[in-house]
Amino acid sequence: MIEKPLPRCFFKNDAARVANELLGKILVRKYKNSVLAGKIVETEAYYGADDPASRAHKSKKTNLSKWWRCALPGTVFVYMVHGNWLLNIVTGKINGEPSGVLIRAVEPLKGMEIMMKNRNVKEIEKLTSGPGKLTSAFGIAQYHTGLNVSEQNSDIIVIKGKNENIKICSSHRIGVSEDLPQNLRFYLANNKFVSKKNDTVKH
DNA sequence: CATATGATGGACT
DNA sequence: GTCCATCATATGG
Repeated sequence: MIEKPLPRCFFKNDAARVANELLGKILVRKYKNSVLAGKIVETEAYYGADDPASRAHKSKKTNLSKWWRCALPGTVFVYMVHGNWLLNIVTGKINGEPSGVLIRAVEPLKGMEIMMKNRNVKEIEKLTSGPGKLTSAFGIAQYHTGLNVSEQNSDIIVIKGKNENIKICSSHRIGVSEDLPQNLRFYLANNKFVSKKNDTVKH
């Protein structure tokens, strides 16, 4: 039996706040007759029309921003970049513009054998230590767009983690050519599944 | 149809 | 650290 997912209101706040609060939570993927699970250890916040790094920035002539504005908090969207699927969750609107959280890395908890098969690697620290790696390990692809992680019957949900003291670090976002001035990447200190550890700023 | 572009990953020095 | 294969999109001919 799988635990109840986090409620939709958890995702209704500002992306940076949700990105912080998601650290230590558990990403659960119902995969065929198995369950894959991982602790979220690295996230990034993204905004809409005014965020130059966002796929929904006003300079991009995509219909993503239109779709995004209509999506409920907790809705999954999966985007292809550099041949990798990236997992995102819709969060609250700021001044009418959408925001979202990118899940960049998780720590494998359950179903490691299946993840190793999906990724074709044996080293556990290489399974999910990056945004493209975790989607591959969890078998997540674009057809999951539109699911909601706060709905019990969804194939991808997020549940609360165990109570533990976590130390959160932040930095600039990774791999973007034009970032916003604030730190919008958040990750757990001293966790080997975090993809990169440069520009560390401890809280 | 051709080509450019990334919220990347992996191989290599 | 550097180099490049990757592939869904977007855009131009």
